[in-house]
Parts: sequence; C-alpha cells; structure tokens
Amino acid sequence: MSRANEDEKPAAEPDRRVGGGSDTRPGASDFIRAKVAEDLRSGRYSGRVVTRFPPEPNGYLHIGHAKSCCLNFGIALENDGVCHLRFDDTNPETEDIKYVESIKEDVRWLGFDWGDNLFFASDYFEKLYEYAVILIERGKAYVDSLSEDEIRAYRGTVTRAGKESPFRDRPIEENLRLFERLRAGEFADGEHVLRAKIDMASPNMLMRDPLLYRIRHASHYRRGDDWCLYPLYDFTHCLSDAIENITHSLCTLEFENNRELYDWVLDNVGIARPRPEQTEFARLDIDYTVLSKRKLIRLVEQGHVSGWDDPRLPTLAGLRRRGVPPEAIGAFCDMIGVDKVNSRVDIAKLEYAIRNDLNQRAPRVLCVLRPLKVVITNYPEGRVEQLDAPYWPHDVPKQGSRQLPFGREIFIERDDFMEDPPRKFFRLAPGREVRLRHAYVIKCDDVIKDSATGEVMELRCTFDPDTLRGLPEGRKVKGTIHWVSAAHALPCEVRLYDRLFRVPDPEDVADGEDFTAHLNPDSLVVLEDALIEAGVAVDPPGNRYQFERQGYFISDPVDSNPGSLVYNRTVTLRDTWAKIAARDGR
RNA sequence: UGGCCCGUCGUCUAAUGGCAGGACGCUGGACUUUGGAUCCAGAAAUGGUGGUUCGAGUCCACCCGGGCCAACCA
Repeated sequence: MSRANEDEKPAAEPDRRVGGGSDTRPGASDFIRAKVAEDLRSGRYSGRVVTRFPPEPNGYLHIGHAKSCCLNFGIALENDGVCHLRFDDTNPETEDIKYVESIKEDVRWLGFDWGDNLFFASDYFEKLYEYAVILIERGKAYVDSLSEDEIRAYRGTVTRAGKESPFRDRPIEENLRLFERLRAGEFADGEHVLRAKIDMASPNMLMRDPLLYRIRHASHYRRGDDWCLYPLYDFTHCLSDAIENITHSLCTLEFENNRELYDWVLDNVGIARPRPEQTEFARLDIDYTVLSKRKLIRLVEQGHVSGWDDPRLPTLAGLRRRGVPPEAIGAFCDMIGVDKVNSRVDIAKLEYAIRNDLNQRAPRVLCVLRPLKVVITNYPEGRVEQLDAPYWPHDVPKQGSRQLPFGREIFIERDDFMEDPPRKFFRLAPGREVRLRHAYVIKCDDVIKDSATGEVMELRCTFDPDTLRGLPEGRKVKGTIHWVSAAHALPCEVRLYDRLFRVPDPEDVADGEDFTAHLNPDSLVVLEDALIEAGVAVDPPGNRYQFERQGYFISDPVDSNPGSLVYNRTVTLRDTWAKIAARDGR
C-alpha cells in the first residue's frame, strides 16, 4: 500500500485499551485473556465465560481490589460472559453487613454491574455440608480431635514431613455420626475439626490433611446462629465456584499453592468436567503507599488518617473522596496489565491516568491558595469589568464560559511573586510584567512590606489597558498567573493532599521500626484562607475542577457546602517549574 | 534448607523459535494568555554461564536473585 493512500485513510479505530495494550491479537492482551480466548476457541466450556469477584466482607475495597474487579468484570464483558459478585463470607468473627454495603457501592462506582448475580458463600452452607458428607463417605475426610497446637505440631515443617493424627483412621460411620454432632453444637470451639485425608508427607503444606471445617459458636452476620460449624476457604471457594458454574477463577499469586487443593476437592467430591479452573496473577502494589488490609486498618485505627475514606488512603472510598474519577482507575488498570511477576507500580502512572482523565473532564476555574494583595494603581476606583473566561482550554473540545469580575484590587498567588527572582522565573517581580489570566498585563511598581517583619504585604502595580486577553497581537509576555477579584472572591478551605509515605517502599523498615515511621508528615496541608471565584458557589458538592496552574480539585463531598466551601486536591498539575527549581536548588 | 511460582529499559509491560516494541517516568526541542495539554526528538532492557538450533528473551541444564507455603484467616 502506498504511503499517500495510507495518509488519506481515516485513522484506524483505536485500540480500546490504553497504554500497555499494544498487543493487537484479537481477544488476548495478557496471559489470562489469552487462556480465555484459547478456551473459547477449543470449546472447552461451550463458549461460556463466567468469572467472579469474590471479596470477603471484612474491610473496605482498595485499588488493588479494583485491579481484580476490572480483570474479572472486564473479561466477562469482552467475551459476552457474566461476572458474579460473590461475598466469601465464611468467617463469622470478622465479617459484617456494613462491608457488604460498602463493597457493593464501590463496585458500582467503578462502573460494574453484576445484574442478578449477587451471591454469598454463606448461602451455600447446606450444600457445602452435603459435599463434606460425601467426602467422609468416600473415606476422604475425617473428624480430628487433636488440639490446635497438636495439629500444628503434627503438620511438620516445609523441610520435614508431618505425622498422621491418631484419629485419622476413624471408621467412616463414626466420622459421619461425629460430624453430625459437630453441626448440632454438641462440642465447644476447637474440640474437633473436619480434615481432608490427603498426605501428611506432601511437599505442599496445604495438602497435609487440610482443615475443612472448624467449630465456632459465633453469630454470622447473615446466618445468625444457624451454624456453629463453619467451612474454611479451601473447601468453600472451589465449591462455590463449581456451584455457580464459574469457568475462570482468577486469584492472586499467593494462592498458587492452594490450586492443588482446589483441584483435589473438586475431583474428590465428584464435580463433573469441565469444571472451574483457578489461575493466578500478581496482586497490585504501588509505591509510596500500602495496600494490605492489615496496614490500612492500623492507619485508620491509630488515627494516622481520618477514616476509611481519608483522601490519602488507596481505598476506593478514599480515592473517591480525593476526587479520582472511576474511569481513571479503569484506565490505570488497563495500563498496568496483568502478569505473574510481583511488581510495584510507579505511583506516577496512577497520577498520569488521573490527570489524563481530568484534563477532559474538569472545567478550569481560578483559585488563589495563598493570597497576596495587589492594587492596580491606574485602574479607576470603584470600576468593575466583567471578563469573559472560557471554562476550557483551546485543546479541550468543550464549550462554555463565565464572567469574571475584575477590579482595582485583586489577589494573586504568593508564590507568583519573588523580590529577588532566580533565573527562568517567569512570574512577577519588582519592575517586571506578567499577564493576568483572561485579563490584562500588569507591571509591578512597588512592594509594600511589614516594617517589623519584612514580610511582603501588598504589591502596587499598573495595568496596560491595551492588553486584554492576549492583545495586542505579538505582545510577548513570558508568564501568565491566576488571580481573583478582592471584592468578589469567596473564602474557602483547601486541603492539599500528598503521598502518604515519604519512601517508595514503606514496608522496608529498620529494626525496631514499622511502616508508620515512614509516614509523610506533610501528606495533608490545610489552607484556611484561600480565595476562589464566586461562581463555584452554586455547584453541588463533589464537583471537580482544575484550579488553573495548581491542580485538580473536588469540592469535598462530605464537608463542603455553599456557606463553607472546602476543596480537596486530587492531584497537582505537572509542574515543570518545580522541577527546575528543585534541580537548581540542589 | 522441601515444594511451587517468577526474572525484558528506572517502573509497568509486548514479542507464543525470526527486526527486542509500547506506556509511565526522565532529557532536549516546538507550540502555548495554564511552567497545563499537545507535538517532535533522545537516552534507556532480555540476571549469569553453558547447550540445542541456520537462528534463542522464548527450548534444555546449571548457577544467581526474588515471591509464596508450616492460621481452626481469605
């Protein structure tokens, strides 16, 4: 094909996936999708694709869960399949309905729809019990009456084989009777357990007669006191998958060793083929944050953050309150791909996904974070002009503008003035000119300081009436700064959020320290005296903006109201000047 | 130290025996009333040693490095 011909063609339909998805083979952009595509091709599951997202309702979802959620729902969507939302709720002591509700909210927020496919492992307790009975009848499971400590001791170590329990060869009839009595509540917690009879010498520790059921006299948040006998993960998960006719059961790498047991259970209770298959992928890790439930709980409980929705947390509730759009999280998940290598993703990649999304989504407004008063001495006292100011820059294809009042007294950003500016500082300084965004060019004539402290209190400037909005043609002014009218601007609180930790790997700690030692003391800076253009007052809480030259912000969905405006910084803009300043200051 | 899994630019990944490519980040430039966005250019990788092969990131062996497993959690 000739080059000219190519040039005339309309651009090809762009790949729906972002970033890393440079792979154009149909139906496959990672090893799991390749496997699904192969199963479809071979007809293994007769064309069915059924995945599941299986959180345990014992905590809040975080961005690591979002990766799994995007994978499971994404694969279903791409293949005309379905993805179930299943709560893996077999531990009555840690689970709660409030987590079920928050997880559902978060999954919906991410944009996924499970339709009618909402399931609970706890609904399968009866069925699971029947499967356990089958295992006992087949001589594949037994009631063990060793204590917890004894079981541990009998298990051996990774380099030494275990020892068989003296109860291992209990007759099937006795096992059956005992198991019934376990269910009936005749025993105390820990008195007996049900174990699979596999191999106490297996090199895979999980195959050394794994526990299937344990006694817990505890109320379950959904089943109440129906049960005092609760199935454990390795027994529950694979059978729940089988009950729901899952085809592809995707989980994280730390379950690799569990796969042998997953298959063993399905084979030995007699699940027909084709049956669900477990495939493992690497969990998400991001630098400068933590993504383990245990550590997140500590941050919340010890008060290092304000709660589960603290905007510094990588929880979905936190990201939402931070102003991160769910679409940005989806784009991020597409960018990072899916593989089996343990990895830690550069947080800059997340920030890129957020900026890239918000650039198209967030209208531009002016907000001065740290105000410095400017009096324009040649501007008539009492005069106010309404300047038309587009909400969108020239390269965002959206319409809309507002009127910005301009007067003799304005506020500019303190950082935009320097008495003794370094090289390449393009903003205001004594004797220098800058352009005011959407307005005029001003020149700094005088600096008024506090005689006692030397602090700059006010600038006296003059404006050039011929310079409105970029005029005249060809007039080159190096810098443009944002501003607000002193007479019109509204006071607001601005919360500047930054990364929660100072180091890329907070878990890498010296002896005697823990990850909280690396907390960034400046992860939240609250500015009480910011000033914002008045038009935003009518916007509902949760509205997102770009504060020009500062970053993307959201009006806090919880604390902001028309009488008391509060904005959270989602992410800064890319800041070339900060880079130059940091480098030169080194 | 038994078993399982994994090593590709700084980071995340593609290449399924045939030109090591993309993304983020970084560097330089263009453009710009946002030091934003956009555009252009650049630097940057197959852990090591052998072997099989016309040809190896890919297959084999050994070595090195990393992860997971000894909860009645998931």
